[in-house]
Amino acid sequence: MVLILDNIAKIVSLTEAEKELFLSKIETQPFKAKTILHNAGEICKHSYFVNSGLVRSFNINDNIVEHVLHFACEGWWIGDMYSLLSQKPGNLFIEVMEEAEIVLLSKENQEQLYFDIPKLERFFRILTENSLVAHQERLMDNLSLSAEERFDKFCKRYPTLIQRVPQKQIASYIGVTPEFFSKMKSRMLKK
Amino acid sequence: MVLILDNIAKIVSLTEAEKELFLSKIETQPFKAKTILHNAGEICKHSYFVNSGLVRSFNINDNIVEHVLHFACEGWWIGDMYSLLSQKPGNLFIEVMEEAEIVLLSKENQEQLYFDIPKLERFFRILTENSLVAHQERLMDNLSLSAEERFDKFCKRYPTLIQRVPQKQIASYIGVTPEFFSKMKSRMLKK
DNA sequence: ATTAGCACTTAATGTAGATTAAGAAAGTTA
DNA sequence: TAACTTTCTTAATCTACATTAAGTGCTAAT
Repeated sequence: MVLILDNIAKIVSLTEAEKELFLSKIETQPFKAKTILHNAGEICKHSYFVNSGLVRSFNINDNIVEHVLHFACEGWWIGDMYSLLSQKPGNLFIEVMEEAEIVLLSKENQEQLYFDIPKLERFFRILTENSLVAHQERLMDNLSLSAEERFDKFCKRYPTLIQRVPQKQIASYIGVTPEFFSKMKSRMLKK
Repeated sequence: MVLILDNIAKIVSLTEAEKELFLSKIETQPFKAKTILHNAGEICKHSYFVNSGLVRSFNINDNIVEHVLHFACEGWWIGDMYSLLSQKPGNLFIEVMEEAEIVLLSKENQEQLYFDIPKLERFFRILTENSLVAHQERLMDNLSLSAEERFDKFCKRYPTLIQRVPQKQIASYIGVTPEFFSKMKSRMLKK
C-alpha cells in the first residue's frame, strides 16, 4: 500500500504503467524530529508528501517571532510554494515535528511528470485549487473572526492535530501569543 | 487586440485554431458600476476576467461588516473559487466598482477547455499557483506585520489602485476600520 | 540525583486598533 | 440648486490582545 498513490487516486486514476513511472520519480526518506527540510533564504527544490509523522512550515519575522503557515500530517503535502515556483530564496522554514517518513518529489521530476502524465497536471491543479480555497477562507477568518472563533474552527477542522501539536504552535497558527492563548483556553473551559 | 489572449500568451502559447476555440467559449459583457456579478448564498457559475473597469470580491460577517478579499482591474481574474469549485453556495459577493467590460467563462466551458486544450489546464494551474503564493504571503503579513506595514506593502504592490479605490475599501482589505485607517494615514503623512 | 531546557500558566501593565458619535467634505440625483 | 447619500475626518472612550516577568512542572541529558 502506497499512501501517495491513494492520495492521487482520489482525484485522477492512473494506469499501472503510469503508477510505476510516477514511483520511479519519487524518493522516500525517514527523518528525525527537529530536522529542517528547508531553510529560509535557500531555494526550495522539492515538494514534500508526508507518509507518517508531522511537519510544519513557518517564517520568522524581524522580532524573531515564529509564525506557522501550515501543519502537515499523514497524507498531506507541504512545501515552500513561493520558492519552489520562482526558484528564488524563500522566507519559510520547513521542519519535522515528529519523526517522519517523507516522500520527496523534485521540481524537475514534477515538471517532467506534467509532460509524461497530463493527468498529474490535473491532479496538482486541483490540489492547488483546494489549497487556495482553504487559504482564502483562513484569510477571511483572520480578518473577521475573534481569536476564540479561529481556535474553534481550528479544532473542528484539525481535531487530530490538537493532541499532537504543542499549544504554542497552535497559538502561532491562529495568530496570538502563547500567553494569550493559555489565558483564552482556560477562559473557554469555564464556559 | 484581445486582452485575455495576451494574458494567456504570457504563460502558454496557443495556435490560431486554439485561440478561436477559446474565444468561442467565452462571452464578453459590459456592466455598470454597483452591479453584483455574484451573490453570497448562490452557486457561482463563472470565472470573470476584467477587460476594463474595476471589480471586488468581499464577504459580510454577522456584524454586517464587509471584508474585501480581492480587487481586480484590467487583466485580472476574479471569482468565488470556493463556490465555483464545489458548486455549493459561497460566502462571497462580487461587485463591479467602476463601469466595466468583463469576460465570462462558464464552469462547463472551462472544464471542456481543459480537455480540448490541455495547455489551458497548464495555464490555469500556473495562475492558481501564483494566486496561492500571493494569498500565503498576505496571510503571513496579516499575522506578522502592523497595519502601517500592511498598507505600505499594498501601496507598493498595487500603486494604481490607491487612486481608484475608496479608502474605506483599502482599510477593509488590509484589515482595519475606516476610522483607524484615516487616523493612521494622517499620522503617516506627518513623517 | 542534578541540572538544564522547554512548554505552560498567571498576573501586572501597555498599546494597537475598535467602537461610538458627530461633523465636514464630496459625490449623486432630482 | 437643493436635498440626499456616501466618504472621510476627528476625538473620546473602550477592549482584545501584546509585552514583560516570574513561577510551575515535565522531560532529557550529564
